[in-house]
Parts: sequence; structure tokens; C-alpha cells
Amino acid sequence: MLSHYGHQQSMNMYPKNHSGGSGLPYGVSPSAAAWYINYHHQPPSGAQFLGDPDAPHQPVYYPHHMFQQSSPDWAGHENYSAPPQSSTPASLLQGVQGSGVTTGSGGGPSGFLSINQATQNGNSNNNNEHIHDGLQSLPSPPITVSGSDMSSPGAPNGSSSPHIHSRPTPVKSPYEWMKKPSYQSQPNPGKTRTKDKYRVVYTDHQRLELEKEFHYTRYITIRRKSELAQALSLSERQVKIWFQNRRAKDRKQKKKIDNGGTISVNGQTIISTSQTNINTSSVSTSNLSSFLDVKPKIDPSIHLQQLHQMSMGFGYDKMGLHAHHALNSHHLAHQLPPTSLSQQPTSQSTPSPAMLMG
DNA sequence: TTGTGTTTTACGACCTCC
DNA sequence: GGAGGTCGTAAAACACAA
Repeated sequence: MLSHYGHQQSMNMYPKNHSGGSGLPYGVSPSAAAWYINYHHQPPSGAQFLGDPDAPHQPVYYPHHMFQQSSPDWAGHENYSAPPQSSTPASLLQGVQGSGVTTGSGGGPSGFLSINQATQNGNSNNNNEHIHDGLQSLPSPPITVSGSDMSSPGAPNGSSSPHIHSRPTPVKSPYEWMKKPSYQSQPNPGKTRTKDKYRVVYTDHQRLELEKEFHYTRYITIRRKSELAQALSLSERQVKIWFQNRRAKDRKQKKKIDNGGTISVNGQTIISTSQTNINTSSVSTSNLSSFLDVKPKIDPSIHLQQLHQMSMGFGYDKMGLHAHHALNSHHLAHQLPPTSLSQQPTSQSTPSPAMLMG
């Protein structure tokens, strides 16, 4: 049987009702833009709005490069002692905090490294050492599923050094999920739907990067999918399905909100359908759900800037996850007037082929 | 510790589009 | 026909109250 995993995607895409006159390119996350403005108090410069050269009609907003560096206060809980060699964010970020890491090798696009570069350079930087922990042990070969005809490359496998980790001391923190050792660090990760393991649990790093990508755009381009898949050692299919599931989650949460649910942050109700000033139909649930999860894995108060810092904690953005966009992108500041920020794509919108062309 | 509810991967069915 | 879309669902992983 044909394995879905890892096979090349065709460039054949189809349009549906994409952003439809919102004025805001679909690929542009309004929330990201809004947060950007919150942080920078001015419209984004062209350098921060990057389009995909192969998708001229789908400017893509890539905020990964737009964040300022600051010391992440979410990292390194005192009560958490990550095991050595752990690839958990906390441990990574402890290193980051300690070393006062700076934005990727100089900050600009030139600072981006390809994965190969990043892994081959043997950079003594703490972060890169962590990168090696997380990524150099892969890509794992497709895992043939016993009793099934499917296979999956799965996530980075930890087979080279099975991490036996002690659970961190429970600390009530919105970032708990970032600190928990993931399944990936367990002896036998990477299998899907086997008798042994039904599914894998993505590493914190993988989830973080996927989440970040999702906050750029709910619909990933083919190219970005490929890049992400490679960078995260997932199959393109896994990335695709992750996005599908993520959108489903989004819709589900939007439904919740529309049904009169409320979203609270730090005990304060910030979104409620009873509030007339919140138009849930215009609030992209992608903006809300990821950061305002009912049961957030990422603290709702976290902004993209902090997400970025997290990833910097992983030393990941240095590795060229978004280098392509940094190097080959259009400026789209002119396409994103500040006034358009209030205009949101509908959560049901689906991308046009041009949008998804990678 | 255990029971229960929720979240996360992953899939199949079915759809539209090219 | 093959791509990715949604929708519904299975089951593992996880969270948490009792």
C-alpha cells in the first residue's frame, strides 16, 4: 500500500473562499500584526512582513524576525531541574538565560543557518548544543508499522540516548507543558498506530514551532510545510495533519465562544460573548485559541514575541526555519495598512492555491 | 491510586478543485 | 486522479479531583 508519509506533494492546489475581501491577506495573521503593533507601537516595516516569492498573491506575514530580544521570564523555573542533555524547553532556556543569548548569529537574515549548517558548524554555543540534542539525532527513518501498512518518520527519535528523566517537581505554571519531558524523550518514540504506540507525542520544540507557524497563518504553504517538516523532522503529512487538527481545535474553541463561553486569563474574563464590544465573528479564533486556550498549554498572555523567545531558547530560529522567507520575500507592509488589522479572515476560510504554493 | 474528562496525534470518509 | 480541505472519531497521553 502506498505510504502517505514523506511522499512529494504536488503543486496542485485549489482555491476556496479565502479571505474574501478582508483587506488583510489571508496568510497574514491579524493577531500577529496586532501584537506587533502592540509591541512596537507602529506599523510593521516591510522587512517584517515577508511574502513567499513563489506565492505572489499570498503575502505571508513572518513575525519570527520581528521580535526584540529580552530575557524570557518564563524560563527556568527554580523548582524545575531538567536532566542533563534534556531537550525540554526549560533546560534549554535555562541555558539561554544563563548565557544571555542574542538573536541568531547577528540577528538579520544573514544570521540564519540552514539546518545542516547549524548542525555542522559545531558551534559551541549552548543553544546549538541543544539544537544538536534535539535535531541532530535525526531524521529518523520511516518507521514501518507493524500490523499496519503505514509508516511514519515520526518525530526525532531519542533512540540514540534514551532519556530517563525524573518528573520535575510540580510547579503551577502556564508553562508547565513546556517543561514536561515529552514522549519523544522516552525510549521508543516515533511510532504511530502500532500495537506498541498508537501515536507519538511531539516534542515541545516541535509543538512550539508548529504553533508559531500556525500563528502566522492557519494554512501552511507547501514550501513552508516542507521546510517545517524537514526542520522538525516530521513528515509533511504530519505537518499537514497537525495544521488540520489545529484548525479543528480552533473551530471548536470558536464554537465554544460563540455558544456563550468565556475565556479567562489569570482569573479575569477577557472574552465573553456577553461583551458587546467583542465581535466573535470578526475575531479570528486563531488569534484566540492558541493563546487563550481554555486549558492553555501556552500561557494566554504570551505574545508572539515570547514565543519567539522560546524558540530562541531552543536556538531554533537560527537554524533557518524561516530563513527562506527572510531571504526571499516580498515586503508587504504596503499591503497591510494598520486599518486593516481590524479586518479578520473568517476562520472557515480556506486558502487559494496561490496562497499555498510553496 | 484511580477514575474521569480533556487534549493530542492520526486516520477514514467525503468534499472541492485543478 | 491526486492534492488538501472539513468532519468525526479512535486511542494514547495527559490533567486533575476524589
